[in-house]
Amino acid sequence: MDAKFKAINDPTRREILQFLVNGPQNAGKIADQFDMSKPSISHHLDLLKQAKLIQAEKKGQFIEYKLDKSGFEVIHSWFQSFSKYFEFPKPKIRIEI
Amino acid sequence: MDAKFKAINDPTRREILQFLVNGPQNAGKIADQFDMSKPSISHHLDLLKQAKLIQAEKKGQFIEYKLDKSGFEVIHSWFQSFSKYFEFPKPKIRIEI
DNA sequence: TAGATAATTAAGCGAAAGTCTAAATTAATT
DNA sequence: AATTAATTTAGACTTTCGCTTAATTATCTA
Repeated sequence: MDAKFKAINDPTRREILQFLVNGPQNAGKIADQFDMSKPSISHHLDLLKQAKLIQAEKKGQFIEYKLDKSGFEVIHSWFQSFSKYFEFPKPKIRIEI
Repeated sequence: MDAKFKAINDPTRREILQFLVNGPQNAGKIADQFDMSKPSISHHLDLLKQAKLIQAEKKGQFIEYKLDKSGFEVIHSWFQSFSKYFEFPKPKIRIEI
């Protein structure tokens, strides 16, 4: 739990997560998005991985990263525990007649 | 944005939020829940207030704190931006016939 | 197998965060 | 007006965080 909140606390790590919404990418392509050294990005990726917010898969010379649903669900359920207190905007639904 | 993620990063502050789900409480009552000095709790309350996750209202000698919907909604919408990638458990609905 | 490429690990440093005690502020009580 | 209670502010200490450069591991290619 702590690891997840720690992970999403950093703005660079949040940007990495947003970037991965577009699909999996290898570490180098992720690093290219940021004006920051590769070791720093590597460290951020490690923290995100520990938090189970991303998954790593080695593909030859490259390591591909993608979002990990499991970690997001844990945060989501923490968040839901406040719904007793106030409702959040619901997704809109449409019913066909 | 940063202030909100920072606020929910700390375990004590998350416990404070959970405690306030049961309803508003004054600073002293909140502090009683924790094995920590009152100044420390006061500092945590301040950070939560800056993040607009709680609101403070002075009531005579006491200061009453309660959850602030506005801050939660901002975090919630950040969270929703990942729904492109994967669906989160939807609230169940029931349709009367 | 030598050399280049992808990525991580290691070491070190300055800034930020969390905690405490002590002092100050504000409000109610007598 | 003095006293007590509730809470915050101030200052100091220790730990954690995020960043950099340098070194290391693993893989690919000529």
